[in-house]
Amino acid sequence: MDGPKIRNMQEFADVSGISRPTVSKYFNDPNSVRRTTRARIEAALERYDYRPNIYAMNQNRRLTKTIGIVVPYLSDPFFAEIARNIERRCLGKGFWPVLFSSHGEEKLEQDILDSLRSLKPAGVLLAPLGRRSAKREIEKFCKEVPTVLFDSNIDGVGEAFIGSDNAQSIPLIVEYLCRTGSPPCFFEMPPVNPNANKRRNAFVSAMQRLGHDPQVVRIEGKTWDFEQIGFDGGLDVLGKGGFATNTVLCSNDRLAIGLIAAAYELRIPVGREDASHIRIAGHDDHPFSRFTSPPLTTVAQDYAAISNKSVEVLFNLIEADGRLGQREETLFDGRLVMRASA
Amino acid sequence: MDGPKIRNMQEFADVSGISRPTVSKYFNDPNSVRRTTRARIEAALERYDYRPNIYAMNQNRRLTKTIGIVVPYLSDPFFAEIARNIERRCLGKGFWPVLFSSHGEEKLEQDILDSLRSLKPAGVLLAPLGRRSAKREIEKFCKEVPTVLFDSNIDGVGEAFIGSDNAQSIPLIVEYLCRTGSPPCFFEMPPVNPNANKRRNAFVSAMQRLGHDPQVVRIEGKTWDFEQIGFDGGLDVLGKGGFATNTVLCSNDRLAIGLIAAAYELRIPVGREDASHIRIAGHDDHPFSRFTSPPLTTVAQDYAAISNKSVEVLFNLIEADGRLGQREETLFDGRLVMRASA
DNA sequence: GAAGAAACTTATCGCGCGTAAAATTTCTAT
DNA sequence: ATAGAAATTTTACGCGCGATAAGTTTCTTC
Repeated sequence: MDGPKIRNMQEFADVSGISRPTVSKYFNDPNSVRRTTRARIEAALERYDYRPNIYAMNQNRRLTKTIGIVVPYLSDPFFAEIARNIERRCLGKGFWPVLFSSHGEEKLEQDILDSLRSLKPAGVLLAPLGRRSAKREIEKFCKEVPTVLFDSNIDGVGEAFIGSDNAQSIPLIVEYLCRTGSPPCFFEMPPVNPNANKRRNAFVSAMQRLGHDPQVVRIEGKTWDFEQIGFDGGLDVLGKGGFATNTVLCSNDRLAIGLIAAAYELRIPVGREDASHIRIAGHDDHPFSRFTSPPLTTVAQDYAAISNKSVEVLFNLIEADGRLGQREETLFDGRLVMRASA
Repeated sequence: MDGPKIRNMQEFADVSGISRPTVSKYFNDPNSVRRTTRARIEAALERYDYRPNIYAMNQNRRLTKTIGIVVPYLSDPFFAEIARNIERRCLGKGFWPVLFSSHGEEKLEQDILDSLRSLKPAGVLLAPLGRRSAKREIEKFCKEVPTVLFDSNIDGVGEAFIGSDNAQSIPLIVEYLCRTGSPPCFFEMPPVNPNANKRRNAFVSAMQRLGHDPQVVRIEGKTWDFEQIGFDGGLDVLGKGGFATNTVLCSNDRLAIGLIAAAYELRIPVGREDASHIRIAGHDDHPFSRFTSPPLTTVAQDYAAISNKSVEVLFNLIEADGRLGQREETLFDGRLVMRASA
């Protein structure tokens, strides 16, 4: 770290004794040059701290080394954790992850896609908000930029989808609940994304298969403040005579967290220990669900598997020049997490 | 949206009937051109969807329109919410916010600062991890890039700091707790940032001022999994005879959430309603703290004020060419939030 | 040690835009 | 109407790098 400041790649090439095109090659892939020249370049790098101008690089490269990550709602630690995983893997492969959150707003999602077009990313990992209205725009985007969907599927859109298998996870917890007590009813809000619908349908068919009458309780709510919606809806339902049975399966953990808070407010005990208590279960194994009172029984989504596989498929896609042979869907199984709430 | 595709600014200038330098001026600031020419450009923009190449723009501009946002731990909804606020304000001013999370790791924080150097941002909003070891590096960074610190202060570093006034908020809740029941003891973990220390010191002096003996209980924990640390530590302390008094003030809400879960596990009732119960209070008004059982009494940090002021100061800094006259510290008051836990 | 392959150097172009200076047009105020 | 200010156009250059082609050096292989 001494000597005069290096202003551009030519100057750095001069002080390292290597020609500029070779230095350029090195920065695009250190293994593409001979070992001895690589050593000379890296020796120079230790004396002069030069870094190529990323804007000049990206202007001329066909493809940048940027990976766009779009999640629907970053204040939900579930997505924050997945984003963290994905970021780490991208960095490990020498790419630049750039994280965006739609914050539950379709307009923002649209703006993000527009921004991403300008960024000319090598690929995009997109967990869409999932309302149907945006389908056409997202489809158009996916045709321009190599994109892998995760968490929330849109049929036929994007080159691949990675998520959880609601058709496996919901029957899993339904059967558990039926075996350990009264059959559950299903507590849901209007679907902000397709998973919610799939979960309800999976609930209905699982209950029918087990010979029970599927009861669905839907509450109001249009935002992504799921805890608040679960709380308000819970106060309402529990105040008006409660659920059909003493077991409630919520369409996700955040709703369940709100429902538990509502039950507490109304002095209705929650848990599996006493038959007079109401049992509450969720879905996702949200980072906070082990700290509710009582801790929440739920089905864990395999965070790590979903994020790993998403990145893996995206990089296959990038290496295949942006087009896979056919659309690939990968669904991971949920894992039953038995805690005290149900 | 018709006509041939526009490939660059020259082509767009041609079809809009304006010279390229003027078009360039328009994109840098639409108000810098005459209203009539602005109208002509925007008319052309509706027919041909052209957008300037951001890489070419940023390569030549002295300053980009990028704003870096760095938070220590994005899986904490507290920071996710602040980031959301900041992003929105930056977008409103025509800048590009780019969000980074250190994920609690100093090495990652360092890498992020290096990346930010390459991005040549107009300014950076940085909530540092706060361990002393990184001080020198951050100080160096702040001298190169206009930076405003928030949430966690580092004395003398950066052009400004915006955060909460622990010296106001802690006495506030201490006095409330003393007036409504037995004086609190303080539940803390080893400080991952300066706020933790400030809060403990504020607790000690507030208690002394009120004529009580300040009891501090410190538990182990080096990560950012505060809930888990609070839970494990809570099990340990409560299992070994409990706290000195029946009132516990936690150094932050996430720790309190873990402690409440530990109390539940041990069948120790929590709340203010019965003198035999343990009272638990937190600090921050974390997004989830209203959904604990019982809901958490705490001191709210003014999210909105902190993020608004941070952005405001940063833009002042940018307009002042990166240097303010002197370092500016803004501390916002906390607001007592009385819920059922204490 | 010779021949061929692989890696490097030299020279040159292009990318899409910012920026500056000078010449020209358009606006504003009296 | 006219002078002066303000905005725009013209012209020209520069930014830092990717990419390519042709010539040169270095390595590999037998």
